[in-house]
Amino acid sequence: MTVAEDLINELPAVEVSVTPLDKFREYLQTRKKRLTTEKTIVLDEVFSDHEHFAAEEFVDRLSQRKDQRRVSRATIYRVLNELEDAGLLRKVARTDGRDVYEHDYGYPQHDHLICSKCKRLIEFAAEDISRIVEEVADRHGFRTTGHRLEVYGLCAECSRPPRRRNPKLDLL
Amino acid sequence: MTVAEDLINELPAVEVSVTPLDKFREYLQTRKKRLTTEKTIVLDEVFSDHEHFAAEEFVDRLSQRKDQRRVSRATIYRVLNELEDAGLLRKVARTDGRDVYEHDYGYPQHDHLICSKCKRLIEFAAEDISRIVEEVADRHGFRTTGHRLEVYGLCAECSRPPRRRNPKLDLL
DNA sequence: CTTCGTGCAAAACCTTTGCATTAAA
DNA sequence: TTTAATGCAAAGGTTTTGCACGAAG
Repeated sequence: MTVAEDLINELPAVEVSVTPLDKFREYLQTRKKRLTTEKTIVLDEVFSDHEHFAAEEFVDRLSQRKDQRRVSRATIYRVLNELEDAGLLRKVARTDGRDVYEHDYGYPQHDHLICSKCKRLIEFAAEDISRIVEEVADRHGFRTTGHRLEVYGLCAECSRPPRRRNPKLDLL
Repeated sequence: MTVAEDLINELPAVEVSVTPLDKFREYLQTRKKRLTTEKTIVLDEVFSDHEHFAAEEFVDRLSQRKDQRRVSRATIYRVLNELEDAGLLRKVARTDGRDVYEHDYGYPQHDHLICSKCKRLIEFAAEDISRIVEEVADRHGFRTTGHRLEVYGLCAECSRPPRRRNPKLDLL
């Protein structure tokens, strides 16, 4: 085994130094698309923090600005589509009539528990699910590119009964 | 084992004689809602055949009619929501910006393979998935009411390479 | 310079709603 | 006769698009 192979085997299955920006650049280059200021602003905003978000939240945040970092609604939607295409984002749900995105870079496959009451999204990793999905797909000659599993119900907090003060009342 | 128990074990887990109309009637009565001609027309159309459909398809089909069986767009949407509420329909996906419904009565839990090319929906039953979902939910103190699993990719037909005539060309 | 991207405003869509009218129960 | 339901048209909301202008390669 060479030193290089040895190194590769030691590393976790994540490409350490390739940032979202790097990946986006690569995507853009292969399509003769350009890396503009606006795209950079949206990218920064997307990967600065927000786990889950809807396009309109970015519109609120970015298209109101008075300074040089303003981006229009149309461009936000266009860039978001590009980022999805580039594999940096994916749609995970639809809440209140809006598509909800999440980061899809360097993330292991995972799915969501969606609380019907507080709308919270709880992530969980389930390799078992992916395995079963592949088995089923194989059986149908279906070539998968990915999946989305949404589990509906009430989160722990929202399903906890109120009135913890007087335990006896819980019997009613 | 009694004769009754024996019979139950033989029967499939479906309530045989309760029709969608019966179930809808029951739902309506408990809410002081009315069973109108329009609701009946939509119900008939929904359960006459169509496995998967979007609301707009029904609009095309029902709101164009010149006879007595015409139903307006608004009513179609309202009835569809009622049927979902009543547990007779459920949304299973979103295609081309439209919510896709399917029958949800007497059906065992199942999920879908969705072909990105031809948009076909292929159903599959996977008890394993439901089991894993419950395990995960339990671990998070999450109380589930259901789930939706969409698997994306290409169906057998759409992923079959074209040009079967000249096998040698396939090597290109 | 040439081509791609941005902003704006308007359009497209699906879905919901207010209101006057009609029809169940 | 009381109250819910329908149809219409319009509104609501998100997402997309045509076009003229501006910027990147």
